[in-house]
Amino acid sequence: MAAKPDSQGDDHAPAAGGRDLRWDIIELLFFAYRDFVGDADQELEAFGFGRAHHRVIHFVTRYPGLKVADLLDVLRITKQSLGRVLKQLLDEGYIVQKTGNNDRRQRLLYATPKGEALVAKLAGLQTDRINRAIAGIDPAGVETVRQFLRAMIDRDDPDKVLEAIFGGGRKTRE
Amino acid sequence: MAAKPDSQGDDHAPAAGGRDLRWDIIELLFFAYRDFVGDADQELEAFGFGRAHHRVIHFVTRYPGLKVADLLDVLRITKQSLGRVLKQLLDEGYIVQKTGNNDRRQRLLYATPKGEALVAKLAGLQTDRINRAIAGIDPAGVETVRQFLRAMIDRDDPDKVLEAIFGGGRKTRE
DNA sequence: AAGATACGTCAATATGGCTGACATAAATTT
DNA sequence: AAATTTATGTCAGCCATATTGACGTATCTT
Repeated sequence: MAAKPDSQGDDHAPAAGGRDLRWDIIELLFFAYRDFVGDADQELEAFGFGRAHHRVIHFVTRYPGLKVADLLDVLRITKQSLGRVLKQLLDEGYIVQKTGNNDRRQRLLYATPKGEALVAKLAGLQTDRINRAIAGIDPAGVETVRQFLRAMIDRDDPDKVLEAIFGGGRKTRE
Repeated sequence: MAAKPDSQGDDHAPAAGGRDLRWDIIELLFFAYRDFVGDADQELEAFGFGRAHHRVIHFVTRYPGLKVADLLDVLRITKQSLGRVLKQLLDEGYIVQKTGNNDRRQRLLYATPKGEALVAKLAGLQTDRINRAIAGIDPAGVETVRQFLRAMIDRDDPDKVLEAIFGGGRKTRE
C-alpha cells in the first residue's frame, strides 16, 4: 500500500529546507489539466488533428486577425513547429490568411466557419466540465477561482492575447 | 487590432446552439498551466530530463511503492513510453525498484534521496508560484480553489493516486 | 497443468517539439 | 537609393515522447 499523504501536512517528502510544499495543489493541477485537455483529445482524433491543431485554431478563432508572430508568442513554440500545423489547418480550410492592411508583410489569421464550428464543439466539451466543476460554487467563489488562475500566469512579458485577457492594464509597449 | 472579448459576454464566437461557453476559464487554464509547468522545464534541462521524467519521478517520490501499472494509469501513457523514461531514471540513480513482497512479479518503485531532492526542488518552484497566486486569497477562498480543481477531475475510474488524493471515498474495487 | 497477470523489450511509426540556414517581400533607416 | 531590419515561409535534419503490435519470462491463480 502506498503512503497516503494528507492534504496539508508534509509527511514524508524531502521538503528541501523544511518549507511547506503545496503538493496537493500541484497534483490537483496536474490531474485537472490532464482531464480537461483529455476531453478535446478524443474529438480531435476524429478530425485527424492533435493538441497542437486545437491550440492554434482555438486562438485564431477567439482572436481574429492574430498575426503569425502573435501566435508564436502565445503558444511558445518555434516558427517551424507552428508551420506544419498551421499549413494543415490552412490546406483543410479551417483557417484563412489575409494580408495586413498597414503592413503587407503580415499574414493575419482568421478562422473559417468550419474552423469556428470545430472550436465551438471542443470548447463546449470543456465548458461542460467547467460547469460541472463550479456547480457547487457560488459566484463569489467562481470569481476567486478566476483570480487564482489569473495570478498563476506570468505577466512580466504578456503576449497579445494575454494583454487582451488582462484588459490591457499593463501595456509594456506600443 | 484583434478583437478583445470581455470575460463574460460571448461577442463573436460561434457558440454552437447559442450556449454560453466558458472562454475565459478555458484560456486561463491554458495559460496558468503553461506557466506552471514552465517553471520546472527550465530546471529539468540542466539535468537532461524532460517533462516525462518529471512526472514519473514526482509520483514515485510522492507515492513510494507505486507499481509500474499504477504509474501507467496515472500518466495515461503506454508501457513502452514509460519504459525508456523509467529506465533512464533507474540507470541514473533517481529511482530504485524492489520486488513486491506479496507478489514477486511486481516492481515497486521508490525514489532515492537524489530523486527526492530533484522533486523537492521542482515542487519548490511550483509552490512559489502557487503561493504568489494565493497571496491575496483567504483560507476559505483557497479551499474553494481546491474544490474547483478536485471537481475538474474525472472520478469514474480513479487510479491509485487519485484514490489516495480523494481519501478513498469511492473504492470501485479491492 | 493451464491460464492470467506484471513486467520488459523489440520493431516500426507518428506527432510535435527543436536548431540552423536560407529566401522573399515589404517596411524602415540611413 | 541603398542598406538594414522585420515578418513570414521553407528546407533539412534531429530529438523527445507518444503510439500499436508482438513476443518472452517470471510468477500468481485456478
